[in-house]
Amino acid sequence: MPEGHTLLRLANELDAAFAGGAVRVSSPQGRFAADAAALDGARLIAAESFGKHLFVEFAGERFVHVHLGLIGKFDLYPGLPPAVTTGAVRLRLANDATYADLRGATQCDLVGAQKRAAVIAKLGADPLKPDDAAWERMWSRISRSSRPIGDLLMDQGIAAGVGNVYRAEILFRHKVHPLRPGKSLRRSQFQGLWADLVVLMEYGVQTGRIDTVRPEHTPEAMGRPPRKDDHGGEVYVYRRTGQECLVCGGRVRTEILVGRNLFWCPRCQPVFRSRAVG
DNA sequence: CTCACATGTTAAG
DNA sequence: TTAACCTGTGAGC
Repeated sequence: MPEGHTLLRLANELDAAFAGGAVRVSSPQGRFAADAAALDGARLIAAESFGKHLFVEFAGERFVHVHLGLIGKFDLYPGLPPAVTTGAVRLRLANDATYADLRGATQCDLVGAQKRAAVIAKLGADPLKPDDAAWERMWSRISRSSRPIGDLLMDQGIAAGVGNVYRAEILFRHKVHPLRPGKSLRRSQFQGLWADLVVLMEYGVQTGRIDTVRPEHTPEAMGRPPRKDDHGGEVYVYRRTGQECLVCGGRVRTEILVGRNLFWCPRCQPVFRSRAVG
């Protein structure tokens, strides 16, 4: 689940459920037990996300820094926590109306304002936090880099919050081959791509899903059988290796780049062409 | 039941 | 470049 939209959505949910009141903090699994005890009963000030990082602020400039990694989850449930906890719950927040369980996160640390600021300072432009200066810094790096655009988009120091699904889908929607060097893109083209990414991710915040297929390209509209997505949303190429492209009918390809799977349609996303064609 | 794999990142070699 | 980590799920035997 965890790309930037998931974390902003999560921050919003935690904020709505807990901000402004005292919160019971515990660590049923034990790995966060000492810090949880120190925070137990403190007032929760706010929850905020930056890229894929989440900071839950408690009174006294204390922040719980959470990174979900690949498999982490932080789910909210109505009511009181169950008497018997199933699974490994690293961190649990609770009040009388709601509880939230954190499992499988790669990071769950109690930090101060300085550490928080240091983490945020390392992040690139965030599609969910519009900032012209940050955008220019990002473009400056991309437009001068020989690295593949697929690699650059996943570099959190350049573009924060973009993950493998949005990477694959935004490149498809803009007919850009993932292995094209950053410097081969034109400014206007990347501006269009980014603006579209902002829209897609804001939509993801609202829905909690990643849907990227335009109405005119849905399987129904194209007269194709419906396809099952095992990750909740309707997408063009992500994890569709070997399947027919919804737009041109070509076969979706995959290849590993910097340890992550790329997905693209070789017909819609040729290497040597910089302009989208419908 | 066991195994591979996953929307991620870091550290070691 | 590879392994390691955290957990859950789905495929295959």
